[in-house]
Amino acid sequence: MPNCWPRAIVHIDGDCFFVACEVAKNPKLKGQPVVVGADRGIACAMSYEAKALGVTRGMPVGWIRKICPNTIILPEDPTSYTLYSRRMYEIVRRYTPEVEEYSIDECFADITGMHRVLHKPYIEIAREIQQTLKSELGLDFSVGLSVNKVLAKIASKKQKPNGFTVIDWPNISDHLQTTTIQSLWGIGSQTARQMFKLGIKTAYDLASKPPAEIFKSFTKPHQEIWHELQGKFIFLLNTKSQPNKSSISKTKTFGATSSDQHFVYSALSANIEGACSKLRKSKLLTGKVSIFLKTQQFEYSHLDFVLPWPTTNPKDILDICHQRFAEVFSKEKKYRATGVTLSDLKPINTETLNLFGEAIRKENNKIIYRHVDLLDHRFGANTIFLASSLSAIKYQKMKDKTSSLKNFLSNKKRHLGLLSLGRVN
DNA sequence: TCTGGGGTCCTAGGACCC
DNA sequence: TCTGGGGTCCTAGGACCC
Repeated sequence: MPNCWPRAIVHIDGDCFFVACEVAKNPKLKGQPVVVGADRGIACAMSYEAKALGVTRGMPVGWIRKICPNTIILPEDPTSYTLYSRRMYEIVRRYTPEVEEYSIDECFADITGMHRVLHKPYIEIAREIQQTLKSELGLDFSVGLSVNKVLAKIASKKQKPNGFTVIDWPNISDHLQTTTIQSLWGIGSQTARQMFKLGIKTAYDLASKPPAEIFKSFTKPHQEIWHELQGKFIFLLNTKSQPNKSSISKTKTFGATSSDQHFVYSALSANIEGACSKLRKSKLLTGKVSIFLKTQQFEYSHLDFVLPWPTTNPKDILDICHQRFAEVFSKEKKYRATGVTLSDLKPINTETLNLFGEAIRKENNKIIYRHVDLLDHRFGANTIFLASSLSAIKYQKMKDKTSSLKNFLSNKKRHLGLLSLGRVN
């Protein structure tokens, strides 16, 4: 008998993860149409009951309220989801050290060879992982077992929720025939359209193309998918528990569009402060900044710049934004969102100091921000912020109050006096 | 009439993911 | 009814160098 398992890769995928966490926290929600995303204004997760009523991912909450008024719409609770997520990884790691934390609700596990260690076949190991997750976390996971990541991902999608699917050598092609091309991991709408034109409608159609045609028509990512559909193991697992980040971003959509330069700038300022706070939490410095404004029509204007020195201080970034804001802002336009992405990140201890005077100034700022972070940790985000972020933060607090009185009442956050650390632009 | 040929590094932007 | 937020990777093309 040929070796059916050159590799044994498990894909584990939380079913409606955010909603499942909410139900685990509050069992009364079980069996009800529940949507998470009240704070973002769109559905980012929904229960099967809500799906059955026609709620889809990305649907605006206003719309959901209209078409299915009985739906329970909750704000996100990232802290809880992260805790459940960590417990999920911890459980999976009991079965193998080779675990890739792919996203908050998904992971890959390479259990190759573990049948000898655990004295049971791969299928039983995968089943046991699923059962342990269910019994210890109270959450459903769909599990797929196959010989590489692409096929394991296809497997876990086959039956949901609480599915368990094995794709081993002999039945690869059967499964590919019932997998549409647009549902393949790594094939988006653009590529799916291109493949349709070539007569490729299923994963099986793609896998059946001769290599010469694949190399002529497609670039590396799709060639690799093609190889994996043949059963080859191409995509390695990234098993670092804390992968190095290459960027940190923060964006926020306003409640209503605005042409007010002060308001738009202050929204940007608040995002920059938020991104810098994340930066300090990760003990990183940024060297490059990219900001954008997004208009009502979803057009973007970008401004990118390199910082004179690596920093975690929002003021260093805002000084440049303030000088150059006119390059991206137009009074004629209405804006709906701003955002910032920090890149060229390096660990904080490799900071090189420029001039002696500069070093001293930065030391002072470090002390200030150490205390800002402590206060934020104690009293919640935005306890202290730059005066330039004031309008946006005031606006956000007002929106929070009016959108959910209940939330507001339960919000016992103490607001301290504002500390002005910069100019009001 | 014809304007080398590489290599490397960087960046903008597209595509995709959850 | 009206469209979120946070990421990664790849490619093409320009700049620069020998």
